[in-house]
Amino acid sequence: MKDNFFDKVYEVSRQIPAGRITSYGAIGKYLGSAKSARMVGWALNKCPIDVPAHRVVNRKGLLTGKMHFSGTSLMQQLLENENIVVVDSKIIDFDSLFWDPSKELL
DNA sequence: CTGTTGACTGTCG
DNA sequence: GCGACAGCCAACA
Repeated sequence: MKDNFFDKVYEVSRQIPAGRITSYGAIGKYLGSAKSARMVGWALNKCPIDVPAHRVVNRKGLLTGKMHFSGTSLMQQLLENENIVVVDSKIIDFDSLFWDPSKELL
């Protein structure tokens, strides 16, 4: 049993409701350390297909991880597919679509 | 084992 | 508002 940061990130990421998004810091904070956002990014760097990493963006609502996807607009396309408005690789109404695991998931 | 890097965030100037 | 520094921990060379 490895309740490490990594596994938590994967679980939370899977529990993100469609049409919603969260930030690395939000997940990191839910895990106990907001500064651990790097670990979240590193965990998603494994990019398991079971984890919708495209729903996880930085605190600015910017798709910083789009570069790690197969293409450059793939991540944006996926978000738009979730009915999320994305312009210039950044999420519109990010504040409204923001999903906080420490509040929503609980 | 040591050092660098990484899909980040918060604080200081 | 923006630039620079620090903190966090794990993986890779």
